[in-house]
Amino acid sequence: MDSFGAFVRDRREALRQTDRRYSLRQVAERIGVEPSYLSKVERGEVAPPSEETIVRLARELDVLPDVLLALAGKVSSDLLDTIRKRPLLFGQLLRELRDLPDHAVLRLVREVRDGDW
Amino acid sequence: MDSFGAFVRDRREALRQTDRRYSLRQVAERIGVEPSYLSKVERGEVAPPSEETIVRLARELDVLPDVLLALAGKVSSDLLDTIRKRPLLFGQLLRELRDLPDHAVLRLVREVRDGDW
DNA sequence: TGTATTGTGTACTACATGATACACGCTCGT
DNA sequence: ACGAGCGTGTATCATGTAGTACACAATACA
Repeated sequence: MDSFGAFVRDRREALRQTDRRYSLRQVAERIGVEPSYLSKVERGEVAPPSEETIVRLARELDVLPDVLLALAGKVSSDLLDTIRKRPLLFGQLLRELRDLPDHAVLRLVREVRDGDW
Repeated sequence: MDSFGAFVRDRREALRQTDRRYSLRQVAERIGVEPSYLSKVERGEVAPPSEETIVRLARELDVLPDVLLALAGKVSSDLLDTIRKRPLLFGQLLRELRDLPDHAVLRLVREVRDGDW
């Protein structure tokens, strides 16, 4: 269940092939955490870090923050804010969409994006 | 900013008009918290309770859990689960809908509910 | 009038989260 | 060969969350 740590380690080591600045220690320093902590995170010995730390890590490893947040099982705080502003409305919507297949939801996304809403 | 506590107190005292079993102490006992704690919650001296306690309180006061959860500024865990299952998809959707007016989102909800999705 | 019940103040607590601090032994490059 | 840099183990901590425990004064009521 620790896809997060494994993903981070893989990605970091991939970058390291061509750039020796991607050692665990140096990455830890650049994102502002202790090396021992990042070590534990990568091995899944501890839970994924906070949202802020995950975002800094994502930037450092040049991956989409959303991807890393998803692997960590976190819902990003801007989405939470979006829901909190209109909880009943978005609650209703999400429960309606919960059981629909991806393609149906995607169709909706495109419709909204392209349409004259 | 404590609409939660105020709402709970108002609702409880309304029920109490016709049923003396809605004293703070008795409600506290039925939902399984200390009276002093419920007192602090109602007066906004402390933050709203956990989701579980909020739901028990909602049942006791016969209001929709979603309403109380919304007043507490909490996003209910079943919605979080829904997003967590397909984070990129729902993330994209919510960001698309974030700035649309209520009626547009509602139209979407109805379209999905009534349509042949 | 007294006792049963009520709401509240003060003090404390258990547990989770998100880390830090530092020592240790290994390994890689010069 | 040896020192710089590496990853990791152990111990510890600060803050937040979600409450409990209990005494107390006011009130209601029979």
